[in-house]
Amino acid sequence: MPSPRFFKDKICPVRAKRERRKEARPGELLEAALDLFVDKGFAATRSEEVAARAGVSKGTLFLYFPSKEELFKAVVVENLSGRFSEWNKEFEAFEGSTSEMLRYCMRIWWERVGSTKASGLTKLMLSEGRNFPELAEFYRREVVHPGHTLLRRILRRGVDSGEFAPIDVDHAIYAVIAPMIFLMLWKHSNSVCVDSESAIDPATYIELQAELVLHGLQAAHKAKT
Amino acid sequence: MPSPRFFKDKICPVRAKRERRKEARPGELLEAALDLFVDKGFAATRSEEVAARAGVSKGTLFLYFPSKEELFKAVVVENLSGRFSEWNKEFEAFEGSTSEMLRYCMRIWWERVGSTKASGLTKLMLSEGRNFPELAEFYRREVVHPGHTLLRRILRRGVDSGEFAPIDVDHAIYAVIAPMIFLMLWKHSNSVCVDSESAIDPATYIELQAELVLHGLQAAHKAKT
Amino acid sequence: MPSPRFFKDKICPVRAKRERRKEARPGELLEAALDLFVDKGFAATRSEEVAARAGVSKGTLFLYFPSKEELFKAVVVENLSGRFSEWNKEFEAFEGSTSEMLRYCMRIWWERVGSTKASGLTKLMLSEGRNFPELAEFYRREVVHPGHTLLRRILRRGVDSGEFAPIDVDHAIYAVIAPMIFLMLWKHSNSVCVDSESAIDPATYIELQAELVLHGLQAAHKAKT
Amino acid sequence: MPSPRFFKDKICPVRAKRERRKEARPGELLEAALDLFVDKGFAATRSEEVAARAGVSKGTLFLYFPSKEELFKAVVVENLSGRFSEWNKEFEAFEGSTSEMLRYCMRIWWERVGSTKASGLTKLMLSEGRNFPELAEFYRREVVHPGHTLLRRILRRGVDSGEFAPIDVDHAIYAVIAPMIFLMLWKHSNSVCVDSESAIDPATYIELQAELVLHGLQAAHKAKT
DNA sequence: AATGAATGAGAGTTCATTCAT
DNA sequence: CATGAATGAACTCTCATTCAT
Repeated sequence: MPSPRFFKDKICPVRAKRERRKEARPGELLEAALDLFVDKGFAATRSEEVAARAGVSKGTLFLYFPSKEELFKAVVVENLSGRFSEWNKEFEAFEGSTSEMLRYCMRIWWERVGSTKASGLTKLMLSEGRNFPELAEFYRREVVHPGHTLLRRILRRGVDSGEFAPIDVDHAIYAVIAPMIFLMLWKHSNSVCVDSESAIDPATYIELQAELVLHGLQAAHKAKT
Repeated sequence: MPSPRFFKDKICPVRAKRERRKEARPGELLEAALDLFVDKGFAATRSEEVAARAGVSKGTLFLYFPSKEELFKAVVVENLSGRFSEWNKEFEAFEGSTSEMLRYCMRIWWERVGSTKASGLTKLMLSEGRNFPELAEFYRREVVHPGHTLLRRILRRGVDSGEFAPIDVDHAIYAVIAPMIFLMLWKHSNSVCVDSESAIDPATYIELQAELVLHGLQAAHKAKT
Repeated sequence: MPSPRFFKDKICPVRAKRERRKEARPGELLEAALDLFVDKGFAATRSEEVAARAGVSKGTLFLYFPSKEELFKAVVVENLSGRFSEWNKEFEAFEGSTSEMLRYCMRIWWERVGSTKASGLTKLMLSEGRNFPELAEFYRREVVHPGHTLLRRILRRGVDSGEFAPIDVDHAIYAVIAPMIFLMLWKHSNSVCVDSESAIDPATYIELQAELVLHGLQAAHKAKT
Repeated sequence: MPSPRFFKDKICPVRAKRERRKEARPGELLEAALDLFVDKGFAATRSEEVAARAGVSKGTLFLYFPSKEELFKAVVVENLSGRFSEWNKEFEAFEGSTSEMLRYCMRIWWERVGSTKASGLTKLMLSEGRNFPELAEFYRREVVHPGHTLLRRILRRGVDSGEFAPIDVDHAIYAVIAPMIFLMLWKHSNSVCVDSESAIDPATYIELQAELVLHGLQAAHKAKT
């Protein structure tokens, strides 16, 4: 007697033990969702699969998150936007030259975000944002905007201190962001635009780009003086 | 959850009824498909919508293309892979230094592909390739591979002529491709990772990156000599 | 540039030459339709395929027959019902014992119908009749009824002449028909209910069944006398 | 042309809304499917209709069976192939002459299969097998082959015991099967090849054919001795 | 709180039939 | 007359979400 979904791609709970701690549920769901969203994209991830990977039933997922979109937002908050206050503090407390600050910023971005699954969320928004305008708007508000604000603050610090040239900060932001976005895409799309293996070493790439940007920011300064 | 459907434009054929345009149809369909695929992605584009935008009914689309996947492949051939033979010839006939050749290559890539809708196909493959393995394979075979081959030929020319350092050509390819891929993503995802408008001027960016790459290729050379 | 149906199962006209005689068209269509209906069934036969096999276009088919159902009816008339008047005459003119007549009847039925493609129409009606009530009704009226009438006449002749027992003619009809229907099914469904090849020789089977039936009709007679 | 759809009964679920009947569902669906497949054939039965007759929605059907074809296979297993093991045992335990065994075999075949809806599946395969090769292959493997094997065993028993002539058992099988197939078609196609009602009494027909077959099997024996 | 059976709108694809040429 | 491009209703199957248990 065939039970439901007997013949389909097996979706079976991962957690064997009954050790489900109630409080841990949302976290487990968020983790499962992150994995799957990053792996398959938003539209292509089935909510049942998220639930199964978290070791709960479909119904439970909707108990904690009212919809797939809200689940996604929660994943974004958990992995990206929720961490800005910590980062902001870190940079407010930073002592040292703004050049070091920027270098440090790019380096730890790679360590804490770029090299983790969380960076897949950015790739996901780039890919599917158009099809889910509400998510795109949320992401812009909660991630893009705070991120830009943080960077803008750093750059302005450098300009104000005379370390950087008096550039248009809003434009300069992209010189910093571009290589990071590129790296993420590289990481999450290997199979499509790469023929041979490992043509880029991310850490080296980041250092290089940091130098390049700083060179630019300072060169501009010197040129003007 | 409001499905992607929710936001879609209303679907209504544009043209008069039962107009016979056998010659023109495939082209019109391919154009409509390109527009929609680039705008919404492969999965989120409904075939009926493609048909409607081309001014025909759902059935007519399947008269010309046996499936959505084949339609996509045809779009790729029409806009990307079908043009490699022309490009290859152009570069075989190129006279001048390899540096000029590479600079020219990046420049016209932006003019003829990067700045057009066709570049959206690359973004699409980066986004959805994992969910449509057959399309990904097709794209790799028909676009990525020929593209890499063309670039590899150019780089090798420079190495052989002594103009470039004797670098690992297969790796160097990515130094050229990376900024182009980034630009495309930039272009097709404006709304997601950009706060203010047009912070990057593509043409300038390309020139800059070209210089950067050439500098690297030559610097390496000089360092060794 | 893909032309219509380029990728699909090729359906291409059979007749190469331009020797299409206008008057012959309907006949060619009927022949093609008979072939395909018998081979694939009514529902599963595509009208375009019928047209192609007859060497004309889809449109032409509908010029001669207003619908697929009417085409089928025409095929039935051409191959079965239209031939009853001839058969009736033949039997009216028959001289000899009714036993010989019946034997002859079954034998030539096999030769002229059972062993030809036309018998596939009967199998088709048995199979799909329920799904096409109008066709079933037509077939009953035009084929089953005349056939039964002819047989009834023969049987009654035997009863009247005292050659057969005074049986219920209406029931006895089925003793004659049953083996013929079975043979047809045998012929048209080999692949499904037969494991090894050619387990039945139709001609022999018919003779045998004829003897059996006659034996029964006469035995009943003798038993009563 | 009025398509088959035209004649279909209106589709409306019977049961109350959202009733949970996990245990009972598969059985109810199989029964509904059997009814409809037998009534309309495989191709002409719409899955939504099967669901509706079982009192559930379209989606629920696909919760239990992954496709229409798998549903059909399950119906075949449930009603035919799944019962062979029981039948095989019954015949292994049979005590008595092989003649009695064969007579018994044909008789209970009629009682348990021929006279039930299940026999419609055989008619269906005869009709539509060509259009659904995978189903035909399944049916051959799961029903035709085991059935032939069972019969072959019985016949060989008779030959080995000297009760039957040393005939070619593989051919003789068809002498037994033929009348059963005919009866099934008769039953499921009444409206098409029958003018008046109930001209055949199945039980009597089976007994008659059994005698006929046994007569043949034994006569051949005597003739040789 | 948790489950998972049930729902139903919606997607890709087919094909009898129409009708402009 | 003949063509074949075009139509659109119908079909199978999917999956986010609901809700009885």
